[in-house]
Amino acid sequence: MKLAKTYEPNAYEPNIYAMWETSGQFAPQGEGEPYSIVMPPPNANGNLHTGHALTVQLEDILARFHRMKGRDVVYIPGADHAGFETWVVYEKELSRQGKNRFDFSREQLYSQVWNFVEQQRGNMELQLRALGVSASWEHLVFTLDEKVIKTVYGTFKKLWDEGLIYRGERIVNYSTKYQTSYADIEVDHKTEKGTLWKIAYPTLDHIGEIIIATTRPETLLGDTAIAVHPDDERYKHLIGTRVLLPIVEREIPIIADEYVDPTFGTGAVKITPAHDPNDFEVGQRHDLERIQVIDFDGTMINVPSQFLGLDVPTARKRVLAALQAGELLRGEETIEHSVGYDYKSGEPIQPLIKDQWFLNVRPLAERAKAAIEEGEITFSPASKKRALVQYYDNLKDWNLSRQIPWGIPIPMFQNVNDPDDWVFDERVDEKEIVVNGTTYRREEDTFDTWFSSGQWPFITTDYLDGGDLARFYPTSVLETGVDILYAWIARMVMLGLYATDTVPFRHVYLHGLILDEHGQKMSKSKGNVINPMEIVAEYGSDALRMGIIASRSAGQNQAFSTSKIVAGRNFCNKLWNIARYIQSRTGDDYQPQGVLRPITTADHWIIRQLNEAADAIEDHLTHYRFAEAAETVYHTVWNDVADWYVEVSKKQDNVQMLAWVLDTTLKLTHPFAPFVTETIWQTLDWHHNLLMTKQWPSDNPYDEIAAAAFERVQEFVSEARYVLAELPAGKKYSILYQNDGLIADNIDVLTHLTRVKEIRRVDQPVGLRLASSNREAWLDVDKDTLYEHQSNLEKRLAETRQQIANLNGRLSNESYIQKAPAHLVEETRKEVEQKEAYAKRLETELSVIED
RNA sequence: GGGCGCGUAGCUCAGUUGGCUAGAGCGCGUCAUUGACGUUGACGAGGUCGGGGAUUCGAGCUCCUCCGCGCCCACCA
Repeated sequence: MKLAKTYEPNAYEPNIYAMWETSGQFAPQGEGEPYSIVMPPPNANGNLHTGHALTVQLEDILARFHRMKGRDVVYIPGADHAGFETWVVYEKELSRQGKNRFDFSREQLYSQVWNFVEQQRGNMELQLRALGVSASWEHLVFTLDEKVIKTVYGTFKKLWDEGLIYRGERIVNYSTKYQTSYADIEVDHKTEKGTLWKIAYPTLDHIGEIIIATTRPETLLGDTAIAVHPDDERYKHLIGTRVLLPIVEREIPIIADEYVDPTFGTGAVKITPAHDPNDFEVGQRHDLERIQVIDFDGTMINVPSQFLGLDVPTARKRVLAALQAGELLRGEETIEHSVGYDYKSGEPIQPLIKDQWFLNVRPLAERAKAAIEEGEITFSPASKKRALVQYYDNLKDWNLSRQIPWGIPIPMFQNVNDPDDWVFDERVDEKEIVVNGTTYRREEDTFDTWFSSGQWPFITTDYLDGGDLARFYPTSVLETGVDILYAWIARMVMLGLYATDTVPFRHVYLHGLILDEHGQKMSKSKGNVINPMEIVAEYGSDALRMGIIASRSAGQNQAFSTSKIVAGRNFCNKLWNIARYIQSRTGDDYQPQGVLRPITTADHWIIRQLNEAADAIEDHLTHYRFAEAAETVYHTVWNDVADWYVEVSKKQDNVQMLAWVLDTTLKLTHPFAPFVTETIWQTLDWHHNLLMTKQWPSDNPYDEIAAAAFERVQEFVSEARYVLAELPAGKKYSILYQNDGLIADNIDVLTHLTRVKEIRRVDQPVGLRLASSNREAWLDVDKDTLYEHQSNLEKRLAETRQQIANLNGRLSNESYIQKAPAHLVEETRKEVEQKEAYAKRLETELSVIED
């Protein structure tokens, strides 16, 4: 006996992984049709969460399966510098040291963060190994690798040369806490209750006042106009006149603009071009001055001295107080409105004006949309195709600039004498460069990380350079969380098509969020985060894999379930013990023999079951039905192999078949439980190589008549067990049979499976007939037990008669006969015949008892 | 304002193009057990598939409507 009684995953997993990795088999082998998956790169200095675990385990199932199907597989791992996220962590570190970003140059900060990341790098990669991913480590790409930057610059230059990049002063989403701008998609809009204040502005050319409504009174200090709708009768006469801006006492005009909704608030809007996107546009149309009153650090500037330097909430209070004092407040109401927050920190976002680099997305979005509509990429769940198309329809220009040092520098330089003169240059390590005698100064901003990760598939495969992995582009499938459909998938499709003229992947599989056990979103603040490494430590990597994909469907948020992990662990143990048993039968010196030789009906049956399972699993995986594939594995192994075949084998020896069944079972299970299957495989004397390199099982010949005969054995066993369970407990019964070949041929097996005392031939019917499976068999019960059982028989007879009536009802329906497919009608007829025969047997049996 | 999803067994959820008696894991009940496994085995109970209507020979699945949840997108001051 080579295997311990229970499977202890921790004792084997690290060694098995090392064996795989050193074998070189994770790398593509150069034979077969390419199959490729690029891993969404986890944060290089972070820890994996359950979402990562799900991602890589789904991907690894595909990678391992397709490798076994003979494809040339590459699964490319990655590590993300996670620009903003890492920066936030590092800035906290700086403030702990009593410093901030302004104490250092960009170069200094960059190298400091690099060291900071370097210290903790590798954690994540170890964790990926613990999850068993068969990734080609030699091809790992870090998002700040030279080749990444080179490709990103190439794409940027192409965009710049083709006029799709522009620099513009726009209202951007700005985090005053982190002092960087964001893309629209990084702003988390929350609908909340707020106060709408009504404020009177005294009119200068008429006696009176005009009342505006605002939720942000502090921005009043930067107002440069009041706007009304041109057709609004209430205000028509005031258009073109002036009002006095309260507190500041500046004269501003009343203008007319279609943008104003006369039904909202008072129908008059204060215009602050520097702090509201709509006002900005109004300001452009009317050539209004832009006065910035909130600085990039979130404090007030360009305002009367009593407000100078205040933060926004304080300024708001003071402004309201000043208005109150001036008796200019005309009431307030509570309204629901949308407020923007930083998606990461939850801090409020300020709309501020900033010069930024923008990508004109329209041409890219149109092309991506067309490709998706034409089905060049398929989606699981399919509904996301439409969602993505709609997203492209509404997409606005993309702000690529970030004011954080931890990222890829934007390779642009500005003429020191002409602010509008910019040149592209990759010498980003130099603060100033000279081009044609003119000095240019470096842009200090870095790229939005999605701009570089949006190019990930063709970067990692070296497609543009025609590198070794270029044949793997476009990749076969991209698996990630549904939450980054827009941020990442949408960008990859746009940039992939733009840079390579082909879609970056053929299929997108999106999983939903993993919620905690109670269906709540996991978050650090709630303290309900599940650490996948703890699950691996407690239950094993395979258990996590089986448990986490069970009953999980594409795109749906679903709760984490420990009971499913436990089920996964128990499954591994079951497999382990199947192996233990079979090894005890094969002995140590078993040698595999050439052609498979099924002898018993069970042999033929199990070949058929495993053939069918292999086909079903393949079909499920081809359609990305992971949970169903895993369920097929689970039940084939547990029910067919363990509960039936192994049990029968205890009475019908066929060592060659047992060894083959074990081999095949391990192969079918391997993508879903790689560690335990490989561990077992390595203990089998008749194998001298890795399970992960074996071919997926192909169909083996078997005899259908024999397989069907075994099914009749199963039916009989089931009935015997069912009836025996109803009989008084604690008593051993015997099965008696009369002239029944199936029973006569399987006496040992049947005795074992039904756990009866014995099975004996009789001449006369006696006792309780096992009528359901249509065998000439009886249980030797005494008269009292027999009468007790009578009511059960009657109940079953009544049920059967009801079923027959239902079926006959269907058959007597003319429309059913005419319209339903012929085979269904035929099946219904057959079913009626069977039920009637069964009812007849029950009746006979009852009449015997009554006699 | 626009869009998407969910509601199926006590719990967590599957259910592919409409077609045998609607499934799984866990939980629950009864029983069993020495040629692997108690992380076991056998048997069972438990569902008017959120309500109502429509289409169809046939609906958990299609359509309409209502109820209850959740999510995404969007610059309403």
